[in-house]
Amino acid sequence: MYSHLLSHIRRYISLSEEEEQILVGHLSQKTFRKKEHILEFGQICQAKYFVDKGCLRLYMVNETGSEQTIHFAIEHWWMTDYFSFETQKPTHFYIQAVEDVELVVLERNKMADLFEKLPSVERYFRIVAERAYAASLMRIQYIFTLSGEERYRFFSQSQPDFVQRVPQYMLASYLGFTPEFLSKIRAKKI
Amino acid sequence: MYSHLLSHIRRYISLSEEEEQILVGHLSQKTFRKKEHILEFGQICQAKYFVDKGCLRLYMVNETGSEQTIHFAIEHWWMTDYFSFETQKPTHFYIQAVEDVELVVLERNKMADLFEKLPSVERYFRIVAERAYAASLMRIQYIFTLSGEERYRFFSQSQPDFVQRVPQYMLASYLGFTPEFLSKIRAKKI
DNA sequence: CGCGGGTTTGATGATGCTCAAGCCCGGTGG
DNA sequence: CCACCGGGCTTGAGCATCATCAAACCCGCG
Repeated sequence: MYSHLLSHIRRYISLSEEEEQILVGHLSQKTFRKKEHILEFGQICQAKYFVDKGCLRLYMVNETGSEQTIHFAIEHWWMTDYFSFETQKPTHFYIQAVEDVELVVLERNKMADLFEKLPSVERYFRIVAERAYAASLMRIQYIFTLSGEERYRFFSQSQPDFVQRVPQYMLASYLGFTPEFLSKIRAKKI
Repeated sequence: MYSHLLSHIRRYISLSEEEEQILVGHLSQKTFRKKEHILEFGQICQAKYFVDKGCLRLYMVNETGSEQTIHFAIEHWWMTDYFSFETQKPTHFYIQAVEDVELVVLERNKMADLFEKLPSVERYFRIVAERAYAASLMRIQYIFTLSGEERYRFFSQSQPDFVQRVPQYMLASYLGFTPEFLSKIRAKKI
């Protein structure tokens, strides 16, 4: 049931059988259909979501009305709007199911109690956040040192299966260029 | 002595007088002169650094031999290479003093004991990491939706004092363009 | 006082955007 | 089962943004 999450957690901390039960008691599950929204602009983010199956994306709509995909979360990644979650202010983002998804949900109002009982789970989330931050800095690195085309080739080489899973317009905006440009890159590939 | 750090910590968690003493017992201080390196390529990062006074930058050298500034840390920001720190693998980065700096140092080998004694300090670092991650995603957002010139104007408006403190070539690479281009933007301003 | 790192300025050209038109294909209703 | 949407993808022309290279300049520091 929660086996993927538990094995992910075991990579960073160790919990006894009973502790795992306590943890599981603080979790719940949800599913969403493709294109459904988990979080919408103006709402206050109340949970962290662990992707058990499927794919989520975090995006925002800019002044010109076009969608900017900021982040994807596939299996075994956490997704939330950390800013809204932490400050309890309305979010500027949308979180949407790219495919049908099965999520493990940790509600904010259960977090304090969970961390009280299991401080090592807070360590797990500290490490997850630090790694996500490190990955994000690497991404900025790639954005600045590689051209759009290089970025696409690098990304599709390191995630060959993933580039097939998402619509081109989402991938293009995630990589920082237009769908038209991605189309031209792919055409050249021949 | 550690007053800036302590008041920063108090924004997120509360510690008793004695707990603050325990915390301080796990910290140390270091100063570096402008242009000195705190961390260099190939080393393994062994500490987190809190900037008490001055300015640090995290940068890397890309294949063409030019420096890419990835991040700055000014007063009351933490700086480390989270990836090297966490995995204990050699870093790809450099951390350098942009100005003379006074740092508060938390050594990795004192961290486990500290978090054992004061779990709420681990909460503080979780929140710091989550906020840093959120800020990093916002930065990616700006990189993609604003042009280079817009990015500079936005940044210098939100950090008017800071843009004066760092050499232009560092700021340019932080913002994702060349020093020549920054020079031209500034010339236009008249 | 001269050296050298950093900045300025200008010419040229690549990268990737915008806009517009056409196409492809999967889903929906008749 | 077919017709017809309509969203997403493709293709092309023209253009804005910004990089590259080179030369001159400025100024703080030894």
